[in-house]
Amino acid sequence: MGIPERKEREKEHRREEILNAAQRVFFEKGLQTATMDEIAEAAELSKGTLYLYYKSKEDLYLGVMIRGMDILYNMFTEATSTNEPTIVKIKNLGDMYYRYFKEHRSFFRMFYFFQNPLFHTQVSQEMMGLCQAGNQKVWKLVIDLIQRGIDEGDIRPEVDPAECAVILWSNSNGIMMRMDTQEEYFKNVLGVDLERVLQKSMAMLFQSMLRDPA
Amino acid sequence: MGIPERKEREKEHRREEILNAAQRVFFEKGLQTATMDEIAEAAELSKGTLYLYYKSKEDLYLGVMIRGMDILYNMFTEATSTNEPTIVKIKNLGDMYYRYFKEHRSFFRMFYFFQNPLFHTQVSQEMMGLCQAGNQKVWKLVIDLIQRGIDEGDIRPEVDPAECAVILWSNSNGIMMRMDTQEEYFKNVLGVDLERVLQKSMAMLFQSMLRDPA
DNA sequence: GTAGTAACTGACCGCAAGTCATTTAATCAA
DNA sequence: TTGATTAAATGACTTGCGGTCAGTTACTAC
Repeated sequence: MGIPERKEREKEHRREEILNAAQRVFFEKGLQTATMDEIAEAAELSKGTLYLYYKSKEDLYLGVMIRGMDILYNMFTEATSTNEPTIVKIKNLGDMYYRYFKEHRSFFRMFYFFQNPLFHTQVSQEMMGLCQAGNQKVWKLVIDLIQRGIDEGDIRPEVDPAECAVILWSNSNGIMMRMDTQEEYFKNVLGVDLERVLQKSMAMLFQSMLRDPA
Repeated sequence: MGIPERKEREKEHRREEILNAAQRVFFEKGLQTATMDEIAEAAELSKGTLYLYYKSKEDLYLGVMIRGMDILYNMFTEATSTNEPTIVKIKNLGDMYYRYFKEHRSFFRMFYFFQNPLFHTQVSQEMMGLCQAGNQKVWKLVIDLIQRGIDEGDIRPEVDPAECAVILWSNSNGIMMRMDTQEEYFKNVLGVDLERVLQKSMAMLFQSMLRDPA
């Protein structure tokens, strides 16, 4: 009985094709400006068909965003599978997030919307669950690594690894969001180079977490 | 000839009344969900009239947001007009921003949208200019205070005041945004109390900036 | 009282999200 | 092979909202 299996595969394939089309359109136009008709045309399907696979435009958007989360997770995994000391790996994570910001800007921007409280109301429970799962995987990776840094004695033992992860992430994310939207403004009006700010602030935070100043 | 002056006052008054109505509706519904018809009804005017005073829904939104900036600026001014030492005032600014977050949550949320890069394209040049002016006033206040802290010798002289301001702001803003949307999630899944995280991270950053550990 | 002007109105337009009756294609049973 | 059944896909249609503008009302000046 290979037919139901084949059908299942084809359905999955179509879901992916729709996501490919959506990704192209969303990257070019953003959530607000992109239209379902455009995505349908890019997918060479009718608009109605899109709704057989995704409940709403926002769900489709989250589907693309989850791809972005997976890419980030894979980059983080790569950054931490070297033979370097744990403390260096933690530093690598920070650098890798910045690389993600530079190389996958469109995905990075999608994370904005996830932070908008009103966005959440327009999204299905299922997609929301998938997002949180993807999110959690990344957090766990970072927190576990910091815990290891504590166990190995490089990081001060009174540091809470989850709190530490949140601090590092909030700081770098906050600065990168500014880079994305207002880099020129900060340069011209305040005379601030945000890339330097990112480096400095991360160094300051690392400093406070390390046992020995290095 | 008091008639043109009176007309001008009435026009200004109407602008304010429209803003009052828009504020009520935007606070309740958010930018996306609120409709111009709702705002018109709240203002007891027809929809067309709104467009005689504001160019678009987004412009009206920014008009409300500027009120929020003014409130923040006044709170910051208040926090820095005490007789305490400069270094304490800087700390007060951080506390005041958190108070703003707690007491003026709806205004705080409006700042989100300003960070959305695609939002900017839908907004008139005039409003944008007003926003940047309001924004700049706040930055100037913070940066000047940090400069004073350097001059008085409490803050390490190699610190760049503008960079320092950006770091403090990015960090606290990033954490408060998380508080706003995902406080429960962080508590339950990661076991992290974001209020503690805010306090700790600010303490860490202050520490790195001070000449003497205090 | 009337001409002229500024303020205001709401029916209307265009566009886009989402729906659903209908059509098309694939599978199966006889 | 063919007719019945089910699944997949379609696109015309509904609904709702941002924005417009021809027409109305209210006020001012002469």
